[in-house]
Amino acid sequence: MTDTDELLSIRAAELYYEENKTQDEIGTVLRLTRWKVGRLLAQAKASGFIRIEIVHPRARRLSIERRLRETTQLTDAIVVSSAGVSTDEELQSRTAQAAADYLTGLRPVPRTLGISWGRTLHEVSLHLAQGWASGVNVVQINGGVSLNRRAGTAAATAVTIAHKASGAATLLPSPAILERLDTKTAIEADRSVAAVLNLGAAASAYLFSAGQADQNSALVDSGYLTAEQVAELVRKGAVGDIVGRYIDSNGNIVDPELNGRTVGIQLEALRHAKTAIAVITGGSKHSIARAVVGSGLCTVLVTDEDTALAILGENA
Amino acid sequence: MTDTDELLSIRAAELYYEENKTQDEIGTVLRLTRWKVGRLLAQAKASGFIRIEIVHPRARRLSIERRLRETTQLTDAIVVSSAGVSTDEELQSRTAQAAADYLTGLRPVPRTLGISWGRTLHEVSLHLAQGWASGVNVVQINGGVSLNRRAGTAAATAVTIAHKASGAATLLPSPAILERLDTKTAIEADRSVAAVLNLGAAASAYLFSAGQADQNSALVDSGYLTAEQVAELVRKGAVGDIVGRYIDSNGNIVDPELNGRTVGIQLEALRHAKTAIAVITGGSKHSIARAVVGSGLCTVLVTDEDTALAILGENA
DNA sequence: GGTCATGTTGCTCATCTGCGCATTCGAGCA
DNA sequence: TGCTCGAATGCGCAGATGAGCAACATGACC
Repeated sequence: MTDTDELLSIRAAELYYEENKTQDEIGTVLRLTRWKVGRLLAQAKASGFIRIEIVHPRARRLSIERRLRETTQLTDAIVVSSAGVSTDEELQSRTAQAAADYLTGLRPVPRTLGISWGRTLHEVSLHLAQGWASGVNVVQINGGVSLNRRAGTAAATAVTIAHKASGAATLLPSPAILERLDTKTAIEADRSVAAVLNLGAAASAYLFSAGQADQNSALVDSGYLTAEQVAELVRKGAVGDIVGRYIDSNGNIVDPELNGRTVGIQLEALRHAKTAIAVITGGSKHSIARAVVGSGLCTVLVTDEDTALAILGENA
Repeated sequence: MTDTDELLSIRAAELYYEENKTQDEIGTVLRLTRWKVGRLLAQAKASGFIRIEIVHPRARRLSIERRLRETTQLTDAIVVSSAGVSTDEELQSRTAQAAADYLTGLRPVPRTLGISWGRTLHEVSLHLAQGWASGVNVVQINGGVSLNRRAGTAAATAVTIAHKASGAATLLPSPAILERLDTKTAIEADRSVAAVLNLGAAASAYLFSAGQADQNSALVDSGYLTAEQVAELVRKGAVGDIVGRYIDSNGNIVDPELNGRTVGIQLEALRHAKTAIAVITGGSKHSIARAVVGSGLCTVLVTDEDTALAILGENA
């Protein structure tokens, strides 16, 4: 009996959704009353047989966003749909676009925006429209002078975001990580660096990404750390880094000594910020995303569907 | 302008389909009139941004079936959905189920059903319900005594279908292909074989599958042909076989000599039959499916979504 | 500036659809 | 057999929706 009904509900759904016939017409074809048809369709939906996807680069998953807001301390969450996405690049592009959109719509418009650097942030900067805001000053919040070609990218990211908002960019003239603690202390004490750090610590909003803890990390790529050092960090529980600082799944600093040699604002500044927007996407960043959200390092998360589900614990 | 509208239509679609809000509510949220929202949703659908799939083993693609009926000579077409299918086995099972369903609902109920043999047909026999009809006699229409363990399967298929319909099965006691023409002529002349062939030629309906022309063909597997012989047939234009007879993309016999040594009803019998149901599924059978449908070898086709689209020429 | 063609907007109305309630059906049981 | 109760069914109604239409804006061209 239930078996027959299930089959009927599929037939009804085909006629309703594919052939868009009216419930009454379907009733005539299947020799049922239109009320029965309505109930069969409701049943089909309830059983999850009907899958509706919005296939578009700008599509979002509102239901997942809502669940994220409800089950975490996030004040806002943006989850881009991964429907119809085949490559990782495409997903990154979608997420960056969403971050740019969010930033554009952000109210109040931040006077000073603190940003990190990396591939993700760079892509966000490219997706921002010219004139996305007016008079937003951008300040780097972690060491941005890298040891290779990425240097240009880091600076370009800040400059682009500022330029498109008719604002000024303030770069942090320091390496991300120094080899010796006293060098780091010295550079931090330097007026030009200290001023930027103070500006960063007082920013009205933050926009940053996260790096996964493996040999593909941007910090390894930039030459600040070796693959072995990262492996050692993983052994100590690291899941990834935020503004250059490696944290474990609870959001705690993994290696205080290394952290001491890292130049940039403290994680506490992010934790207490009114607006801290994290942009994290990709399968390799599920753990770090979970850590960031779980330990309150951001107030807003922009991410993709799969990462969001991982944070909600809905796919192992 | 159109760009903004497109984005709005996506936002509207999210609220409508994911959050199932009413168009009026969406209007309030997005500051639009409800008519505008309705138009945006219509636009989103028309642009193909909204994808509705029915995820169920018994789901069919009615729109594709209709197009098949319209653009070919088929009197009926059954196309199973491949939504949510991960393995080829699953697709074969779905198609076999659909064929069993179609056979069960076939009117008038055939008094005599001519069948071929093979993996597909066997699976159809398993999916038929006990008592799917009453008093249907089954007759094999091509050589069924194979050279190895498949023999049992071929016979079992016929017997199962007949048994479940309280009918009798008539087996064709002959190899599919003989090595010498005169042996074939002799065996065909034998009363026991001739009687079965006559019965088959007079069947009120046919149910058969098709084999692709490669080394995985059932005829190779059964030992009737070698991989080399099949390769040679392909060189001559063969795309697959129907009841043991290899045809090219126009539905013509590829090798008359080989065809002369093949035991079973002629293709003409299928072409002139009132009801000839072909069950063809899987990526490797797109060409043979196209040939069968294109050359009028069946009146009814049971297949999967991808094969159907290939026949319609909608995916290269 | 005037005129026309085109596309957009707001609206009415007929239709479609989901919800709540009364009725009926049918299995289980005395 | 007759009874009881829960589930399935049929239905009225109000809210939601799509089609068609008139008014209006827009912009091209004379």
